[in-house]
Amino acid sequence: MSELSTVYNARETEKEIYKFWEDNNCFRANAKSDKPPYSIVIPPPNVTGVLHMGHALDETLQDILIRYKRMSGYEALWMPGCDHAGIATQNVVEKNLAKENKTRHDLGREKFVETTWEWANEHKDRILEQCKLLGASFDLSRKRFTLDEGCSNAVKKVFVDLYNKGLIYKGNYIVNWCPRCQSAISDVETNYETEPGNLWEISYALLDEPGAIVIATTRPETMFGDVAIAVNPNDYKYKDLIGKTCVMPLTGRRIPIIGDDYVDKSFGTGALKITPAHDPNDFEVGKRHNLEQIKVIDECGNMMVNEYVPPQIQGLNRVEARKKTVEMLKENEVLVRVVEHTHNVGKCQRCSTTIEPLLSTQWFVKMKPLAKPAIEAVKTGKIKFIPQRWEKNYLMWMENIRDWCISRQLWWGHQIPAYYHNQTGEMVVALENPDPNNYTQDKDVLDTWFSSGLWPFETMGWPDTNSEDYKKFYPTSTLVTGFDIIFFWVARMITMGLEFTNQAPFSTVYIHGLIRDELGQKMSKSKGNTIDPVDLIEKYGCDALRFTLTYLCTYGGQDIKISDEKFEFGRNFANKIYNAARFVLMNITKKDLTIDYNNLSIADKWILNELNECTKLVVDNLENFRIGEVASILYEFFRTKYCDWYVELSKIEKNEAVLVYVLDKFLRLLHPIMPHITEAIWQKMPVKKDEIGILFASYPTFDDKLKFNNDAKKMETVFETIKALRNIRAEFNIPLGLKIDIIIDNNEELYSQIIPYLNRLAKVNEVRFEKESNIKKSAYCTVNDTKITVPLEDLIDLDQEIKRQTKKADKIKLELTSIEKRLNNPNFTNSAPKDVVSKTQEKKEELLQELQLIEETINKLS
RNA sequence: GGGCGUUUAGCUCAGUUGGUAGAGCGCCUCCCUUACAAGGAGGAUGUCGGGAGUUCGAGCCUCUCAACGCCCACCA
Repeated sequence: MSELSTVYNARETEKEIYKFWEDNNCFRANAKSDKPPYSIVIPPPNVTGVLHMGHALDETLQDILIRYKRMSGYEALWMPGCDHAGIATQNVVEKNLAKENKTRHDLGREKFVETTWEWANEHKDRILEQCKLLGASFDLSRKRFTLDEGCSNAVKKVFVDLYNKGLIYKGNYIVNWCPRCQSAISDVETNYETEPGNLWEISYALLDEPGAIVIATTRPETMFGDVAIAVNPNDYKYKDLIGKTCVMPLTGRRIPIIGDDYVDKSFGTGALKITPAHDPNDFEVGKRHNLEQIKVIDECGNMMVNEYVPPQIQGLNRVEARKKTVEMLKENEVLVRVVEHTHNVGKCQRCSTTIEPLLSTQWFVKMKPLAKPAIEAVKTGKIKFIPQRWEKNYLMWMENIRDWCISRQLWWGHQIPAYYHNQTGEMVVALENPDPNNYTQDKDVLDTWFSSGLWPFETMGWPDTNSEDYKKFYPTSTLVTGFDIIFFWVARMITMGLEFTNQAPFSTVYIHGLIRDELGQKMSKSKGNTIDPVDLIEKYGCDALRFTLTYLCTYGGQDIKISDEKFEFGRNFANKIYNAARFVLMNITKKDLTIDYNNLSIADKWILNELNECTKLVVDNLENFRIGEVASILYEFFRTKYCDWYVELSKIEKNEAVLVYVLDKFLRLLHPIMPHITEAIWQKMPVKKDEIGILFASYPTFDDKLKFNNDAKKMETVFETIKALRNIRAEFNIPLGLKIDIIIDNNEELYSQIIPYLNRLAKVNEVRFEKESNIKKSAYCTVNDTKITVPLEDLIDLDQEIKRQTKKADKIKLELTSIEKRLNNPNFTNSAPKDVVSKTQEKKEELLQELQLIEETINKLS
C-alpha cells in the first residue's frame, strides 16, 4: 500500500501477495495434521484449455470455500490438475502435423504419442499458471494429470476389475461415429441440431405381383443397407403386405416386409426401411427379427465398395452419395416425392461434424447395476446437490441410463488393457501384458471421462488406500462445477467412487450457473463474444473480478450475464476498502489497541453490534453456499455501515481500538472473496498476529459480548435524525456553509449525547431543547416520537414546507389505513401469530404519533 | 414428446419458514467537506408477466395461460 496514491494499484499488490503466499508454501496441505479435513478436487481443465470466464467463476467459488474452511480450523486441501482431453488434444497435435502436411499415420502410433506428450508437457502447466492469476490457493505440490502414472494405474485397475465383474464388455453395436475424429463417441458427446432436410419417399416394388410399398427416409443413401421394410402390424393399409417380399430399387435385392410396433403409422408413409447397421432403432428392430446387418458406409463417411452398393455410388462420400442416389432414384422413377422436413441431426461435440450411426465393435460399461447405488446415494441424501433441483435432473438421467461406450479409436489416452494372442486371438484383460512377445494390446484408448470419473480418489493415492492423502482427504467434501457436466463427470464420479471406494466421493455438489455475454448468449470464440478473464484481471484486478463474479452468483445458480463494465463494481469496492484502510491506519496513534468494553460510545456499540450481525449472516450463508449473498452482505456492511457512518463518526470522536478491531474482522470475513487486498492490508494492521498471513487467521464467528441491540437502536435514531436534517438542507437548498439551529421537543437524554455528531454531520449550530417552539418560519422533521424544528427565517418557503409535510402525512395515512384495516379484522387478530399482531399494533401507535406531530406542524404553518 | 428454469425500478438482477418491495448501474439536484470523484449527501422511479384460487394477509403457496431460455429423448 503506497502512502501516496489515492488509487489502489491492484495488480502490483496482487502479484506481490500471491508471491508471498507461494514463497511461504501457504497452500500446501498437511496430511498429518490433527485438524479436521476439508478437500476439494478441481474439475481438471483440459490440457488444451486456455483460461476462460467459466474457469474464473468455478475456481473463484472453490477458492472461497477452501479459504473459508482453512480459516475456520480445517486442514484444507484443494487438489489441482489437468485432464489429458483425448480427442481435443489429439486434434491439436494433428492440426500441427497438418501444417507440415503430415498425418499421425506418417509418424506412427509410438512417435505420435511421444509428440503429443511433448505438447502436453509444454502446455500442462499453462492453465494452472493462469489460475494463479485468479488467486487460487490450490496445492500445486500435489498437482496431477489424468494420464500420469498414478492415474494410469488407477484406470487399469478399474477397467480390469469392472471387466472381471462383468460390468465391462466388448460388443458390436451401433455407435455414434465421428468421421472426422475417426472415433466412436458416447451419447453425451453427441449434440443434436435442428436442420432443414428432406423426407424422400421411395417406392419399393412388390415381388411377383403388381403394386409397391412406399417408404420415407431422411437418409436415402443408407437404403443399400436395408434388410427389410417394416410396417405397423395394426396398420390396415399395410397389414396384408407383412410376410411378402419387395425389391429394392437400383440394386434389385429382395427384402422382406415385416411388422413391428416400433413403426409409427402416422409418420411419413407409415412404412419404414430397416437399416440395422446405420440406425440405432433399426438395429433393435433388426435384432428382434433376426435380420442381417449390412454396413454400407465406412468409418470415413464414404460409401463402401461391396456388392450391396451400386458401382456408381461406391466410394463416394456420404453427401455425394445421397445426391447420386436421389438422382438415380429419379431416373428409375421410384422417387415418389420429396417433402421438406426439419429434423435433428447428431453432431460431434468436439468438431461439430455430422455423426454417422455405425455398426462397430466397441467396449461398453454396463451402467444399470453401477447406477443403482449412485441413485440411492442421492436419494438418501448422502450426496446433496445445491441447488437441490439438480437432483431431479441427475436422477432422471441415471434412472434411464444406457450403457456407456468407452472405447475411442484414438492414440492419445489410456490404452485399453486388453491383450490379444497373436495367433489364436484369445483375449486377456489384465493390468499387464501377459507375454509381450505373443500378445498385442487393444488399439483403442478409453474415453477421457473414464479417467476423470476416478479423479477424486485417483488423485488421493488410490488404489493405495493406505496412502496418507487418501486416508486424510478422501472422500472429498464439496464438488464445485457447472451444470453442463453433471452427466459427463459428476454422475460418473459418483458411480465409480461408490463402486471402488464404497464411499460417495463428495458429500455436496455445488452447481453454479454458466457465464454468458450481455445478451445471455454462451461465450464462444466463433461468436467473438468472449471476455478474457486475464484482460479483466489486468484492467480491474483479480480481487475485483472475484468480487464481482461472486456478487453476481445467486443461490439459485442462475446463469450470469457479464460485460466488461460490470467489473468496475468490484474495482470500485477494492478502491474503497483500500482508502478506508489507509485512512484508519493513518489515524492510529495508540500502541494498546485492546477494546475497553466499559468505555464504549453508542456508536462503538452500534458498529460492534452490526459487525456481529454481519458475521453471523456471512457464516450462515457460507455454510449454505449462498455465496453471492455473502458478497452483498459484506459490501453493504462495509460501505454503508463502516465507511459512511462509523468512520465518519470517528472523525469527531474516535475509538481507535474499535476502528481497528472492526476493520480486522471485516478483512477476515472478506478474505475468501478478495484474498489479495485483505492480505495486503492485514499485513499492515497494528493487531497481534499469530499467523503468517490473514489466510490462516481465524474466521470470525458470532460473539455474545458484541451484542448491543439497545444501543444499536438508539444509534439508528441518531442516523434517522441526521438524514432528516440533511434532507431539509437539500430540499431548501441551504448552503453547507450556513449552519442551522435546531429545536428538539423530546428525548433530551439521547440527543444531548450526540450534539457533536449533529454539528458535524448535519452542520447544526445550536441545539435547544424546548417542548414548544413558536418560530413559525421553520422546517420540521419527526423521528419516532421526537419533533425537530429547524428555524429558517427567509430561507423557507412556507408553502413548500406545507406541501412537504402534507406529502409525508399522506404517506403515513395510507399506511395507517392498511394497518387499521388489518387490526380491525377479527380474523387477523385471532389467527395471525401474536407477535405479528403486537408488532402491527406498535407500528400503528408509532405512525399515529408521527402523524399527530406532522399534523400539528401543518396546522401551525397554515 | 418429457422435464426444468426465467418473467420484480430505464438496464442487470436480489428478495432464506407468506406480514404489502431492495441493490448495483443509469437518471435528477448539490458537494473537489484533507481516506476515497473508482467519492460523498439528497432525490425520482415498480397495478412484482396475465388470470383465478387458498389465506385475515400472496412477489413468495396452488392451478391456469403467455413469452423467452435450457436440458433430456431422437419418429424414419
